Amino acid sequence: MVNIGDVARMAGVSRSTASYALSGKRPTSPDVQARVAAAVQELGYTPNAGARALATAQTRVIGLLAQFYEDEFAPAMLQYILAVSNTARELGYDVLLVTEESGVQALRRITDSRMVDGIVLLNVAEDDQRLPVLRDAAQPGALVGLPGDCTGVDVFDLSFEEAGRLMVDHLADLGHRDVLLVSQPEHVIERGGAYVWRLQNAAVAAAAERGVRLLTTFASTHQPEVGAELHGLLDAHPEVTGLLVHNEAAVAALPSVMHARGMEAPRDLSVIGRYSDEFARTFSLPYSSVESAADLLGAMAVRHVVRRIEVAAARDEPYVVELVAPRLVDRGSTGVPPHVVPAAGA
Amino acid sequence: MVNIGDVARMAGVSRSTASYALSGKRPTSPDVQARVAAAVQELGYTPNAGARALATAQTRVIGLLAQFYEDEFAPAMLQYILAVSNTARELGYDVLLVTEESGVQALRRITDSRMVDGIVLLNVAEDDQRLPVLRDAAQPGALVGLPGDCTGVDVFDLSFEEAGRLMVDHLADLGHRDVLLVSQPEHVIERGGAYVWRLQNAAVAAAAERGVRLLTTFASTHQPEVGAELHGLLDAHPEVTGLLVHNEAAVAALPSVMHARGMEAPRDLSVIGRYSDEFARTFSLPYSSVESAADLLGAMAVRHVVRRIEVAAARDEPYVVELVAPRLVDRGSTGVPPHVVPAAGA
DNA sequence: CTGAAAGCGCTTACAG
DNA sequence: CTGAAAGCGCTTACAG
Repeated sequence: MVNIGDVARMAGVSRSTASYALSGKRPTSPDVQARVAAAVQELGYTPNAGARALATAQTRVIGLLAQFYEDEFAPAMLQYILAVSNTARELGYDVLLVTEESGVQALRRITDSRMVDGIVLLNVAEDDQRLPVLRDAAQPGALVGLPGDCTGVDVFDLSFEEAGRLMVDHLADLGHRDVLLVSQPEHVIERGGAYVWRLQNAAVAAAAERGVRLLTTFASTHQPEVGAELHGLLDAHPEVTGLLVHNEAAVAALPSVMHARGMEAPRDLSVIGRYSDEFARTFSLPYSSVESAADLLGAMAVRHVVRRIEVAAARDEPYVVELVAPRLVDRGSTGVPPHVVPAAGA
Repeated sequence: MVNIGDVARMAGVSRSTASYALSGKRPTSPDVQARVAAAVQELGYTPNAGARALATAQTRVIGLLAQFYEDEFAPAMLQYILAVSNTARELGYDVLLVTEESGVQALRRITDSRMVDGIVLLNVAEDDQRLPVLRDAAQPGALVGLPGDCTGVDVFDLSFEEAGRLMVDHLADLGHRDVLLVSQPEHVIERGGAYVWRLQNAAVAAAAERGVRLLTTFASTHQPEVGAELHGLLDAHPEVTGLLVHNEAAVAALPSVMHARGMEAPRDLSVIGRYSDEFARTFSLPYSSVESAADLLGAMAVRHVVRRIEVAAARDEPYVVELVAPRLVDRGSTGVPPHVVPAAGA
């Protein structure tokens, strides 16, 4: 393959001059610049990434660790991945995607071997095992997702607390007094998926303040289980006039379930989901929802990592924890509650 | 950072011996092996990937080019990405993910700079602009998707021809004589999405053979358009007793549409989709379908690329084009047609 | 403004 | 079985 020596020879300059002419890190005469450019063009020269990485200790690659759990909603993850990839490219970085189950070993491997200049972690758990590794790494890291300990990394996440409040307040304002919150499977919580309980706890607190009876429960993330569960819940709680769904699969199943029961939103039930606008458009979801903000969060994480990589002064700036305020996208699926049914218990 | 010189010093051997002890490419005494291993452990040594790549001309990274079009179904792409990523890791490779719109420049960049040892292209178009670049590249490449010209690359795809036949035959066997095929948006075809017309043409041919009247049409990939279009189609063609859907968004919208019309599958309409089992499970889709085989295709592509990378003799083996036979997953959404309605025309 | 040389951290013939 | 040395292709002080 053609290397910088070939370019230098053809341009009639030294290798260092060719290098400087290309990088612009040292002034070069217009004549030299033209000859080097011509040689590059003629020979089809592209710098060898490995050699450059070795010489500069920079790879211009960002490591992206995404974990896919059987019981979580994979397509949602895709939006974060795309946001990270696209933002990285805008900033001149490529993305090394790691989807291994045990992100721990993979993370150590790509940081220790210096394959990447920085790291973005997706789907971060409360007590994420990857965090100690990331803190030890020489490269800066940013998370999408809020762990228990944010030391040594930049953290970005939706404010699930505000999301929980927002959903309850919205229904309370409309006059609902019996509301059901359907969350991700309990197993997600056990694994440390803090966003589930963060939203739920905030919703519970808001409900208490607003005098709303809030039932909380979990649902599966696959059919046919989730459809059956929704039927069971609506059977068991006829008094419920408002439904909050923090579970994409449940949201996807809900239209069928409601149709089967002859129910319409908001006539018979006010519904608010928590999912992305993209998801709603693709999957025909007619419910108002709190937007995931995947694009924004992914972009923020990358920008902060790149800043710490490139701006020497930024290396030692204090780490940030930014919780993005949720936005409710109104699709008209909420309204005043229907005629009140006598509460079945509670 | 600790390098192999540090390891060698601590183990009391030369750098070459340390290297050989680690790689096993030359016999080393058990004593040396133990001392080197201990030093590696003690110092936490990991080889520098850039240096190794420079020395060996191998990066152990595979480039994965995925294109996301506004009018295609992004979650389907995720399954291919995961299949490629997981298979690559099994074989000891990392994945550089490129999601740029113009894959052409990106492909040239990562191949010319030797960032990758091989390439997998997803979502390949009939006249894919990335193919000339890939053929020129020094690295081997595999495609998921069938282009017009398969020269110089290994090609893997679902046999959309057999899929089209299979769908029509299945309904014809049940006695259906009026069938509607809803495909991806026409724009996908214009862009060179050959799978659309490959399935459609085969379906048309099979229908002619079987004496089935097959209407073919396109639908959008987003709401609310696609729902309205389905209603319009079912309004316009009451004679249709079988529906074939080669469009994930349409499939996702169909349960609502059918419920709204008081229709049930297979009672009023026999339905076969073309999507993955994973998609069906996640999105509550009750229709029999021809499986996408994303896992299989992604894995095949990676295995073939890696083989050409690693097995010198494989470099010059003839290129392959493998079309995987489709598999119909029966979810009970097809049956004998209901009482025949007089055909409205055609 | 330009060149000769060292160095990044590996691997691998070449010698013994 | 082991070591000294060259080389992979860059970048960047050091000299002029």
